[in-house]
Amino acid sequence: MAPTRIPALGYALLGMLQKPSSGYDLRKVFSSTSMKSYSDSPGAIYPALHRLERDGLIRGRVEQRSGMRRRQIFRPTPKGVAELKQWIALPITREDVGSGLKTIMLRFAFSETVMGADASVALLKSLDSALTPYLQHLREQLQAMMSPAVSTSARLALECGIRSFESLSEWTRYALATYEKQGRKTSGSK
Amino acid sequence: MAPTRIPALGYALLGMLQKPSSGYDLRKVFSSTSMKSYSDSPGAIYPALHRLERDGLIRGRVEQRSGMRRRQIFRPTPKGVAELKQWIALPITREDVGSGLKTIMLRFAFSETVMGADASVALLKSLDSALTPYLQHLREQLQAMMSPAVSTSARLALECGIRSFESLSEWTRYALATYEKQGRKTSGSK
DNA sequence: CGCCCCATGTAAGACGTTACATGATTGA
DNA sequence: TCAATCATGTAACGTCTTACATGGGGCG
Repeated sequence: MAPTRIPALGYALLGMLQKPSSGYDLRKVFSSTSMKSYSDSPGAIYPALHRLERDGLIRGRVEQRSGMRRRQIFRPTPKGVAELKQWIALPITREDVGSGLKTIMLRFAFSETVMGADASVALLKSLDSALTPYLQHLREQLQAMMSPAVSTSARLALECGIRSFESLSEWTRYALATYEKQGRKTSGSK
Repeated sequence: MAPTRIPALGYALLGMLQKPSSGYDLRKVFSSTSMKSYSDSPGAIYPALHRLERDGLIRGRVEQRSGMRRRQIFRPTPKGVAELKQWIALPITREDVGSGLKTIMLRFAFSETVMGADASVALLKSLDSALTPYLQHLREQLQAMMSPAVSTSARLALECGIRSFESLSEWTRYALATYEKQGRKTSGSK
């Protein structure tokens, strides 16, 4: 109910609950897949789930089958789904790109199941437009670092960042092409 | 003096203080360069500096030139330099790679000025060895995601990660080649 | 019976975010 | 003189980390 701002972990949980799960299930996903960047510790997960429930974004139901330990299965409420959609569809800014791709990729990963392929395509385009000026900014910085006063390793580190964003830019084109191919085969919805 | 664990921001500050600066200087660097991922807010920087000073890793001197506002210039103590070196030289593990390149690249960026080119090369090799098994792990996950039950966007998101690490792997080779070229021209120290 | 995995929780402490506060100096 | 920038700080708040705690159930 409270309009508290939701941290990244909250959205990650909300998104994963598209498939109803217990806190323990979610922890396992975080610790076993490439989502290790999110905490799999109970001290983070369980309070986060309770906050989401308090805010009316998810609801938990205790499951008590015989021969089964007590577990609480959470699933998103309509309000939770709406919040998730709104978060996914946010336009991507230069700042988002600078302060970590993790969140952006999480939004993209969820986009298709939550909102459909059109939203995924829109996100890709939004990302691509944010990427171009950011890359230019990085290249300008590199120019400024070409002085011999700057160590080779510092310059190389920046070059690493540039390459990584160039690779990301290529990926967006690849991803868009993938959707285009798919769109021709299935319905070109809307 | 206290053996408190130092957060990433602390090391970032410690490293930048290779060039003695005030808190305000550091804030400007964080807000104007590609290090925006670190907080440029006074509520983060100043307490962090005071913690480092309390632990004896840096020392501040108040500068009071006429026609100048009062500013406090910090510089690392020998103990601070030792701590920084130790942090930079830590071997890179699979876990480090999984939980964000940011820290690793920061260590690399500092490595040359703090410890010399040999340390930079060692870091690159360490990174490369950690990268190979991690990439394999990601590729295995991709195989598992090839089922049609998984959305295209989720799969593409993982592919993005894989590509980014492949690009990183290429960069390590490029960086090593750069140092090799440099080594032939200058002293091949050690 | 003892041990390990399932499953959930809590408490203490550290850190970052946001917002506010203070003063001195430069420039219009 | 008024505004903007320089430069430092502090207080409240929320969240994450680390560590500990609890209990049921399967298994040897």
